Amino acid sequence: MPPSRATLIEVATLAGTSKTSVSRFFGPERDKLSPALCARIERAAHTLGYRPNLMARGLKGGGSRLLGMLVADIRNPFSVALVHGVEQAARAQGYSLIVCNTDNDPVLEQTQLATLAAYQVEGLIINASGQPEAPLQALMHSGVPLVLLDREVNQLKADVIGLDNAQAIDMALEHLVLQGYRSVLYVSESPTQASTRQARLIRFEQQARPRGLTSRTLLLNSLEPDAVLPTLKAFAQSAGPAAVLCGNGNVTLALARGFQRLGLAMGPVGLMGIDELDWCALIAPGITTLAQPTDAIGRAAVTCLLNQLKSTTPATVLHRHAPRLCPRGSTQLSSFTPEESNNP
Amino acid sequence: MPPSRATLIEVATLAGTSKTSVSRFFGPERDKLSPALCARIERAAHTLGYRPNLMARGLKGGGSRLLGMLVADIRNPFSVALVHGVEQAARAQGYSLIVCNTDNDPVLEQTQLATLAAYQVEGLIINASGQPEAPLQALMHSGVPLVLLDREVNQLKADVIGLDNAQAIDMALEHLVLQGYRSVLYVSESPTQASTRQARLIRFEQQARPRGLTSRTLLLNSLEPDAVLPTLKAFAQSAGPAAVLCGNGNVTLALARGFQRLGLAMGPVGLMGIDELDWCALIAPGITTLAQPTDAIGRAAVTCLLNQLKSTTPATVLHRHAPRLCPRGSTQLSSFTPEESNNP
DNA sequence: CTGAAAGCGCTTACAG
DNA sequence: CTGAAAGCGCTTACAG
Repeated sequence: MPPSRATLIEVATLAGTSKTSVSRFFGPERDKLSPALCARIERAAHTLGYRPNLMARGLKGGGSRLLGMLVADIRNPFSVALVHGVEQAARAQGYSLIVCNTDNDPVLEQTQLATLAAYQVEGLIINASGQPEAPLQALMHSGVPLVLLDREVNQLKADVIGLDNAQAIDMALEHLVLQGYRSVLYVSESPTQASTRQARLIRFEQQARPRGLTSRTLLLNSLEPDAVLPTLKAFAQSAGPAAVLCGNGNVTLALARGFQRLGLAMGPVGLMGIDELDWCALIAPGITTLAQPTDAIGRAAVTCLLNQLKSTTPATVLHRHAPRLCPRGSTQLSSFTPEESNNP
Repeated sequence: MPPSRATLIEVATLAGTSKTSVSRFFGPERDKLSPALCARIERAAHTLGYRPNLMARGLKGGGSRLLGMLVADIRNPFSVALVHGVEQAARAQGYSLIVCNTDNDPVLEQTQLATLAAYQVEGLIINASGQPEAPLQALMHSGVPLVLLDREVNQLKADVIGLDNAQAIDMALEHLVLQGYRSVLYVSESPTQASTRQARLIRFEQQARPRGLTSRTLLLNSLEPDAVLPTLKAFAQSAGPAAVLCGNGNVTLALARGFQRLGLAMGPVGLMGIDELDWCALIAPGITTLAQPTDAIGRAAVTCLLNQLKSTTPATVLHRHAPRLCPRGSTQLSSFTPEESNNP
């Protein structure tokens, strides 16, 4: 009993009908078939183990039922969480997902984009690693629906779905002020290529002072612990209660290492990060984070894309999602330590 | 300038030649074309921004150039690392990868398998979540090359690529003995569905006693910290230097939480895990692990698959890979703590 | 409700 | 070295 290799014709023959009817049976026009015919086709298809060849269907107007997703760094838990959300939402709508990783390499990104296009994906969800304006512009121009995930691309007039970065920074600052910190060091990876990093950095620089905070900024070219040590050391000795705010999960990891290297106690020197990770609740006394609603963001991206595809009664899609504060011991000045503060 | 939408015919027309020649230009028979013709086609294709439609090629004998990968749990860093290795290797060979996640759900697994088949993948790399014998048997029977990754499937006579589980357990036990531990608690998720878990568990039960260790075993149905607390508490009070060995990364996380809840010091009570994670070096005094060579495993899987596809001079492929020991403070009985013991 | 026919974009014998 | 033709497995007007 061959599984997927039976063909439309074989089913038609066995069922004593035409290709057309069998095709209809597996498409949206099944209701135009008489119950009797349906039953015959059903049986024939079943005994043959027939499954439509989606590549053939895609070729002839039926649509490939494929969505493409480009991910900047698949080994980043945040990206994986997005992939997971997108994949679930896509499947729920009858689409499959082909995911291409670019390892943050703009050259590879171009290649992967071309590959995705070559497979005739019906839509694209792009978490850009560089600024692939030209290829994306070309794709849009050729009619491929497209949404940007988490990161914008210069000049590209497309929907962007992701965290509300301004709100995230505001929430972080507010939390730190409330906890009694008076000076904040913001640490970010190099913001050159990633719009998200820029947005957070800029907002930080705008908002820190108005809230009465002394602010400093550290831009990292490397995530090696050594890269943060000098600045962190100096900062920890600065006057007044001081806290470090990390621009994303990678940075939080680098700084947790830094704290450890220097033997700094978290809390007395505050530590807070954007992105929630497995181990943030684990490292004593728990690292305070801003969790991103990755599933919601992924779902929104798919909805947004499908809106473009169907172009009927576009559902409203939330573009800027609010983070969720997970307060823990690392932003408590007092030495009181909860036994294990998980999420609130 | 439409990017991918130009067709073979348009290129042929512009170049003043036939479809056949253009097709040859983009296939393996390019050398059968005169330099002059090549040049013309090259130019035409370039100005049109032509890229072959891979779905059409796949339809007609050319091969889809697609590999399918089924992953049991895409949010598990270990699985992601495998995906990463597989994707790289596939790309290096000119294949693209379509990844389907099953979230450890055997029902979803069947669906995803069907989807993969429907897209005419040329080969399948399966990290099974259940025991999808029947569908896999059918696929193999219908000629789709297939390799199993990390986990076996009952009765299925296919190549399995993954960790050398016996060696891993042996290495762990040897390390623990050397460090002076005398009794070991092995903790595993429920081994019912996953061959890997079974293999490790069985090996542990065989090898612990011969090495002079008192052994105990704990099977987890839940990864909630509460699930481990009673056993862990009792075990920690047992006579003689005692260590916990975790069957995979999830379990290591659960136990690290358990240690924290109970206020147990790592080292005096040993903790060791299979699978290396970001934070293992971070949690003081560092958790000793056995790192899996995920890239090598991924590459091996692709090589193995492609061997089947090409069936020419099959390269030798390593099926059982050795882990790498990352010794840290969590398996040091003496209270001496290195400042941050990363990998050796 | 059902089917014959044309065609999607490509590849591959088969001739020249 | 080059091309005309048939066909991959499907869908979709167009007729009946």
